[in-house]
Amino acid sequence: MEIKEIFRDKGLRLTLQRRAILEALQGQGFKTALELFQEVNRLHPGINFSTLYRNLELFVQTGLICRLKGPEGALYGLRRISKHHHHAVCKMCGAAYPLSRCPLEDMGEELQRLGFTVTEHCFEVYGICENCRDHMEEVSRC
Amino acid sequence: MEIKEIFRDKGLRLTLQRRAILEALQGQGFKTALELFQEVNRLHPGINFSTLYRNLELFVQTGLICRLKGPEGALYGLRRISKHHHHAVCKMCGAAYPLSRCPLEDMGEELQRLGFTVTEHCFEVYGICENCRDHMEEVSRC
DNA sequence: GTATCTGCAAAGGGTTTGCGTTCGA
DNA sequence: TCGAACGCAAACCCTTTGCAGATAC
Repeated sequence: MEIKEIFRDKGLRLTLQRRAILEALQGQGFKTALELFQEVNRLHPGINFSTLYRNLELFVQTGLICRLKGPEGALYGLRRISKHHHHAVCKMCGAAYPLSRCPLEDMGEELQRLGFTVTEHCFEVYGICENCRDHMEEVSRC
Repeated sequence: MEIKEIFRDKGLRLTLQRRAILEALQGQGFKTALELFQEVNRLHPGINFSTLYRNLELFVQTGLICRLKGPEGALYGLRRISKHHHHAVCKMCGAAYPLSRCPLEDMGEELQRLGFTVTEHCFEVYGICENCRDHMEEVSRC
């Protein structure tokens, strides 16, 4: 079990709540804290928002999940790729497609010319994925 | 007067409060709502947060200013370039340097291959500008 | 004169924190 | 056993809203 080992290595406890949160994060979709709260509580009623937020923060720090700042708030999803990357996120189903390049790769020269030292950056793309677009067309045919 | 005309064209009134907010936005720095609130009230005591937020929203819609979602919250600054662009923002002084390219220009092919239709995107770079870095070095010499 | 805009006060959404209790290792 | 993690409640920050009065045009 990989998760179990990650937790043990860091001296973290694998509680019922943490299992439930990780379970709710399965799948390729990115979800809001509210969606995760509802999903987690469907599986294990009684889990608190504070527990959810504390653990999401922990999982981000641990590198288990990614947090995106979408147009309508934070989104959380499993981190499947260990190297630095960005996402194209579907606004309908939450699916996140990793992008192959980081825009900073191409902007080093321009930023250097400006004398600008980068400490942080964000790049995310939002829209409609192929599946959802096809489904929309089906619906609109009715 | 350019502003006056823009306002007249849209049927908007050029109130004392709006003048003060636009005045506080002068300069190349991007500022938080709180910083603008303080600046505006230094110039004209009594201006309310609701007035500030309502007008910032209005100015964004009108295209007079840009709103960025920085790591520590929203930032507002004059929109000097009418075409679509992104910024490198200094975390110390707020100065925003427009970047010459939009990363989406290079990603069209990849996104098309995914069948992904883009509706929104964000790209911002944060760090330290040349001036502030030089100043930091001075300070650290003491 | 009148629709637009303001200040006020209150509510809203999303997230965080302190504290006493519970539970995993 | 005992410190890490939990639930609860309350606070927090930033932003938005409804309304009655003020003001630009």
